[in-house]
Amino acid sequence: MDERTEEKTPLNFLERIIEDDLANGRVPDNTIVTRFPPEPNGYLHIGHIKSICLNFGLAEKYKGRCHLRLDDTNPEKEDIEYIQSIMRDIRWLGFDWGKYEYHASDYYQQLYEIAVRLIKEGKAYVDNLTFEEMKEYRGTLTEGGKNSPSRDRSVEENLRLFEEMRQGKHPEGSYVLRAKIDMSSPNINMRDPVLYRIKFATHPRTGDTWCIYPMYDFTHPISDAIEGITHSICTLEFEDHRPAYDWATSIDGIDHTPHQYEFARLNINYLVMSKRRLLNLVKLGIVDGWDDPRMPTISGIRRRGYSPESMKDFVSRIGVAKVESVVDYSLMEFCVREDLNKRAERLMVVLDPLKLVIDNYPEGKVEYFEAVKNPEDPNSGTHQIPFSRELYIEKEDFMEVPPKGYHRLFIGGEIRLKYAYYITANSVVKDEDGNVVEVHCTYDPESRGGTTPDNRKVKGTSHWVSASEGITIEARLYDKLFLSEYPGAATGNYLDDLNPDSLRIVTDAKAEPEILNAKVGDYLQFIRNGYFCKDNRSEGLVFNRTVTLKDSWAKLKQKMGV
RNA sequence: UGGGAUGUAGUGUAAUGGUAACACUGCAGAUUCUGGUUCUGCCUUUGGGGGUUCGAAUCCCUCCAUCCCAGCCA
Repeated sequence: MDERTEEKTPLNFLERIIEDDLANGRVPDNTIVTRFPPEPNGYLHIGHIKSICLNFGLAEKYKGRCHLRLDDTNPEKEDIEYIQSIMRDIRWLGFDWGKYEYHASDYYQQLYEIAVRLIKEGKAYVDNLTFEEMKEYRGTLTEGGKNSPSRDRSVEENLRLFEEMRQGKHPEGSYVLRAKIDMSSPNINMRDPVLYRIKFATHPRTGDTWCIYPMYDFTHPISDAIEGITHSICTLEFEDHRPAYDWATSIDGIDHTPHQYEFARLNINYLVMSKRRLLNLVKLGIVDGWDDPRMPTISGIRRRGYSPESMKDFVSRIGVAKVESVVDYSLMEFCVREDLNKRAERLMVVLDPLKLVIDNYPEGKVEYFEAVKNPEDPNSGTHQIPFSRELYIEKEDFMEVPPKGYHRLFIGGEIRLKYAYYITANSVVKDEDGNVVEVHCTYDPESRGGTTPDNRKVKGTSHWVSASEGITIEARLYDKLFLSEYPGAATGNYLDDLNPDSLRIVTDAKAEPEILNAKVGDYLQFIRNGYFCKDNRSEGLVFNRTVTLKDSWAKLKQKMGV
């Protein structure tokens, strides 16, 4: 019995590296420091959640810290609105960077001084090749490049030109500062990478102080070094940049050496996750904005009703590795359903109302039934639901000619109205087109509360809303934005795979009065219809469908071809 | 002979020389005042070929496949 049942949760490769570094005294102060470095050129999306959870999660787990660093080195694309949304989204996930808030632009002066030093040491030079010439001199993937004529420019002239660049004496594109590394390197990133370019753009933070801006390969590693980052985690496409990263952190005078590790970014089928494509959806007006509930942005899924806990659970389930992978959308839905099932208050809401009249129930009478807020949570409490002679049920819950396996209401059939009574349908009223607009039924007073003395069973239980007491609400029924597993795979244009029915708006859904207590941020389940939340941008009673319930009847119907 | 990486069920992730497993999906059934939840069961896996070893997903060789890189983007 002395065998300890020590559950070892398997470590991912990054945790192994960290534990190994820690065990071998390779970490200053034994404190790991990570950073989340978004570029404020768009809204954060689900893919970023993986990175956020990784960086903040690792810091939490190993009692280190995680910096938030806005990687703002390209003023042309970046905006203060994005910075604010990024902060809001990280906080929503429950992470806190405390006082460790940085901006790459904080380092512009230091970066500039390092650049000057490199020039003085003959390790950087000002180049005046045009874009085209630059490309030509760079060589190709299979052939090395050749040295720019500017490579031999004197230190004095380099210094003078760089200073003139800084002073704004040269137009954009006329000069750049390049590192003198190796034009014949098989790694293109090492063929004298550009360190600085001229941009006469107003920076969201530094304004017009600068007209030269440092490039990623120069800024990022040095920012990491300045902040004392120990483990700099990024996505796979930066693997090729690691030599450039190591080059920059080895510059004389930089006394801290962070290391870069790469992991596979998160891909999910049926979703597009690139900022370019998301921006496009916003610009073209295909969606309502960055926080449209169909967007895979953090703001979007928050507005859709996803909980941060469910997303963190999702991220922990998909793991971390170096293999390019595509996660099933269904796993995300599973995670949100699992979480919301435990916490959502149940409400009866009829999305597609059909009038139901109980002929033997007294006119004008209203009685109340007690409903549990959440059967999965014994402490959730109850609320009252008004019942009356005229009710609404879902159109789907009644059929004149029921198919095989139909458990719901039909003429002569008996079902339970949840919490209330058993009813039997007797007749229907139709409009001129032959559509059923009203169902007449009788109820069994003995079945009050949903069970009968003779203990007879019914196959179906329907939710319902009192016609006189019910509240009219708007429900926005969201579905996938794209129909294809890999949007654009077939035609090359992801817009070809847009789902025309990604949003169905119902303006006359009927809800029990309890709906009036719903607040933005509450997690709700409309019984048998799915999880919903109050829209955080609308004034009135507007509810967004987060996700449907699993629906095995729909699946069965489809299989039977009904 | 450009460079860099990666190959485990349909999907994702474990197993780090000792019986290939967990979750999701899918399928079947039980329970149920949500056709939800819960529970039970089933399906399917080490890219190919060699080698080392008593024993290989794991070590070696080789082949194959896939992804990333030629922005003054990040």
